[in-house]
Order: sequence, then C-alpha cells, then structure tokens
Amino acid sequence: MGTTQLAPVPVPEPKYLHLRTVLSQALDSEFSVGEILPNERELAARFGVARATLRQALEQLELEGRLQRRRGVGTTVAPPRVGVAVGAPGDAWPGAADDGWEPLDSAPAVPPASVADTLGTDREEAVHTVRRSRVSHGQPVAAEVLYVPRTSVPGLSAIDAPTGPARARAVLRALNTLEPGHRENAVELGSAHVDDARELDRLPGAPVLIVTTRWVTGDRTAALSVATYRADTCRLTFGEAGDVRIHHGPTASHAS
Amino acid sequence: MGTTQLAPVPVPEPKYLHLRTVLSQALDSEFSVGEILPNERELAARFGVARATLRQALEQLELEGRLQRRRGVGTTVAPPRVGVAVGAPGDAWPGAADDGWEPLDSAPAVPPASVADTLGTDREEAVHTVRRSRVSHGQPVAAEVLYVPRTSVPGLSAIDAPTGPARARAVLRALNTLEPGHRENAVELGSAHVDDARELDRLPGAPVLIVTTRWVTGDRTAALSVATYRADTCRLTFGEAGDVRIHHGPTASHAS
DNA sequence: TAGTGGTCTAGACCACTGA
DNA sequence: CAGTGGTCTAGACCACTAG
Repeated sequence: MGTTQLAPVPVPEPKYLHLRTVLSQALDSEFSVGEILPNERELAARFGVARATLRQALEQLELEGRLQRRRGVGTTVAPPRVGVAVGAPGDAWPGAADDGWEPLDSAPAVPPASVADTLGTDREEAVHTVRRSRVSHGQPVAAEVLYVPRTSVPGLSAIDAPTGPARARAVLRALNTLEPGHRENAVELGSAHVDDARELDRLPGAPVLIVTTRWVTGDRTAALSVATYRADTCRLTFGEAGDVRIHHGPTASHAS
Repeated sequence: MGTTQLAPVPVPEPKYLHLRTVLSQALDSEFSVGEILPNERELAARFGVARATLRQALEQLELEGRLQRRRGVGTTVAPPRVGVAVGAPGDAWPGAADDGWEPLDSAPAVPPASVADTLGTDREEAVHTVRRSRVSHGQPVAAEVLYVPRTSVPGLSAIDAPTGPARARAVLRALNTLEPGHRENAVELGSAHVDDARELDRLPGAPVLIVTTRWVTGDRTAALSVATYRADTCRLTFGEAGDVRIHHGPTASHAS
C-alpha cells in the first residue's frame, strides 16, 4: 500500500470503457431520468469514435441499468432499477393472494428433460404448465412457466376444457390447498428467448435473470417455476422488503 | 391457438441468433466440456459470416454460461454453472466458520455515499471495509467489499497497525460476537470494474451478478456487503442447498 | 417518410498466451 | 514466436417508430 501511484497504466484503457465512464458521469450530472440522449451517430461523431465503439459503451450502460434503448425511438436515461421481491415468506405457494403475478394460460405438456428430472416425473410424462406474467410499476418485468406434476394436484384431472387464464387459476388454487413446504431459489444470467423477449418487450437475446424456484414438500418437488426477469430494469430482493434502494452511485459496483 | 403455423416469419431471425442456435446444438451433440472450439476466424468462414457476427453469437453463448473465451488461448466449452449458496441460514454473520470466503484486507475508509446512507453513517465518516474473495472449485467466483460501521464493533479501535488479512479477520471475529439479526439480499446485473475484473480473472466490463446483503439488528444496518459474482460461471442459490443442479438443457431458458 | 437503433461486413491492429 | 481473442474503423442496409 506504500507504492507510488502515478501512471500505472500498462494497459491503456480501451476506448469504449473510457467512453462508458465519461458517459456515466455525464448521465449523473447533465441528464435527468427519462431524458433522451443525442442519437448514436451524433454521439459517435462528438466523441470522435466509430459508431460501433460508441455502441459498446452504450451496451455497458444499458447492462448496468443506466440507459434504455428502443429502436425507432432513441436512447433514454433509465430510472433506478425497481426492487422486485422474490420468494417472500408470505406466499408459501405460488398464486397466493395478490402477489403481482397474473395467470395467463395453462395446459398439460411434456416439460424439458431437465425439468422432468427435478420433478421426478417420467421424461415423456405431461405435467401441468402454467404461464404467468408479472407486472411492476406498469411495466412487464417477468415471464414465468410453472411446472406442476399431476400427482401434486390429483383432484384436477376433471378440468380439461377451458385452456386459458381460468384453468391457470384452477391449478394455482389447487396448489394452495396443499400443506406448504419450503422454497429453494436459484438465480443465474441468461438471454431472452424469442417468446420471453416479446412478453418482456425486449429484443431476443436481451440479458435476463433466470430465477428457478423449487417448492419442496417432504422430500419431493411439488412444483417448479422458471421465471425470466428483465435484467436491465429489475433488482431482485430476497428475504424481506421489496423496494429498499441500495447503491446506485456514480458507478455500478463499489467505488475504491 | 387455432391459427395456421407454417412460415410465420415476418422477421427473418437475425443471423447471429440463428448462429447461436446452431452452435448451441453443436455444443450439445459434438463437443464435450473443456473441449476447444475452432478459432473465430475459421468458424466465421465456415458459417459464411463476418467475424463480428460470429462473435455476437459467441457472446450470447458465453452470457448463457455455455462457452468460455480466453484471449491468447481460445474458446472452450464451459462446464455447467456451479451452484453457489448465498445467504445460507447457517452464517448469521459474515465470516462464520469455513464459509468459502477468504479475508484479504481491511482498512478504515469513507464508503460511497449510497452505502453511507443505508448504513446510517455520515457521508464523510470512515467505516471498516473488509475485502474478501470467494473461491469455489478452485476458481475465484466472487469479490466482496464489506462495510462495517465503527459503532457495530466498538471494541475494535485498538487495532490499527496490521492492515491486512489479520485485521480483516479481527473485524469479522468482532462481528460474530454480536447478537445476530436477519439478512436482506438483493441481486442485480452489473459489469465488472477493473479491480473486480482482475480479481475474478475476467476482462473489465464482463457481466457480473451484484449481491448486496444487509445485516439488520433491530432497526439499524449493522453491516453491508457488496459482492460481485462471475455471471458466466455462477448460479446463485438462496434458501438452502448449494449445488442442486436444475435446468441446463439445450437452451438457456425454458423450451416450449 | 424521416429518423432511430439493430444488424452486418471486410478489413486492420492490439494484447495476451504458450510453445 | 505464431496464434488466439479483444478492440476499432467506416461504411452499408434493415426494422421499427412516430409524425
């Protein structure tokens, strides 16, 4: 810690990273939320770089939730990420009360092999699949597919006709009559598939946070949910409160 | 629903997304973990696209944790993401037992304003900062900065000299003598800064999962941690088990 | 229709790794 | 040193939005 610190730049920072920093500071000082930036061609010219390089910087800032870009419209300053509660202790089962999820559809279907394996069902066996959508602050933030083995909701076989929201609600209702167990969540980074992207109002390939939740009763998995959250607009909170805002300082991570 | 579904492709899929799918299938069928792919110039030629386009596809696959690229070396098939337990109920305080974190250093420092605000300290007030590193399966997976207000560990002022791992351990030991409260976690997407990147063996700008943890006793924040996890190699698990593997099927999210 | 961001190209050079 | 991925350029065209 007693070393001289003058110009320890053996690696001249890449242009796009420097640009990112410059733009980031400009966002803090000269722009306000929702404001629209100059277009990419002009920004590139203004900074004396190729458009591709400028776009690399913008990509970073979008990844960090500071910018929002929409084709045909422009680049705007994004509001701070919204805190989205995941796995709050209240909803022991999915679909409890008014938890922010809206049931869209439901149908029996054969799940992906990996899902079948964790559910403990046969790989060719159909399970109830429920599609839900989550909206927060007027914006769609997540799309979910919920897999429920038939054995988890035995009384449900009678309902076959009304594929749609009604059926989805029926599955959720049936789940909520069961004895609750505990939940296990996992979060990882992914990219939005075409259908998810459409539902989240993003382009395919956009970064998403994939939350897989396992509802466990005894030693078996009673239900499995795979939810994809918009990574640009969401901060997922676990354990308690849903909208305590931490850390949206000048830069994304900690400052030295 | 009942609509004909033949060639509903009003938007011909971008090349790089199609490429991503093709490569993804190739990874599933023709390559095994750790295997090295042909170099980018050859792949681009083989698929008849520009190198930049090929790289867009590779970026996606890297984002999904399917590939690992290292400059000067090549592109290899990544192993499945490792499950990393975050906020397991066991460690009520950070630094308990052998929790996978290695203390690196500690010093008093003025934290970023946003951190000071959640800690409830003055913006110019110095707090204990502890840097830790987390290793899993021999690879560094996370870098952390832990902020501990002086008032949380009053008996510690005596220790001033030995900046380094010893001091870090002292702060953690002091914390662990306190009455435990509860934890609040939040996860969001970010990009690695220069120092984090170096510690995680990634390039600056690489996508990371930023986990902020608040330790709350009563109504005040006793400690705050900002940890950046490698997004490419990690799957963060909450609540329980640390290495149950779910869903690493042909594609990242759910399949239809 | 004009203007935006998204995709794509064909090249060049650089930084890094390992033999 | 040769070979790899990372950065950067200067263009072109496309898909989309909104007036």
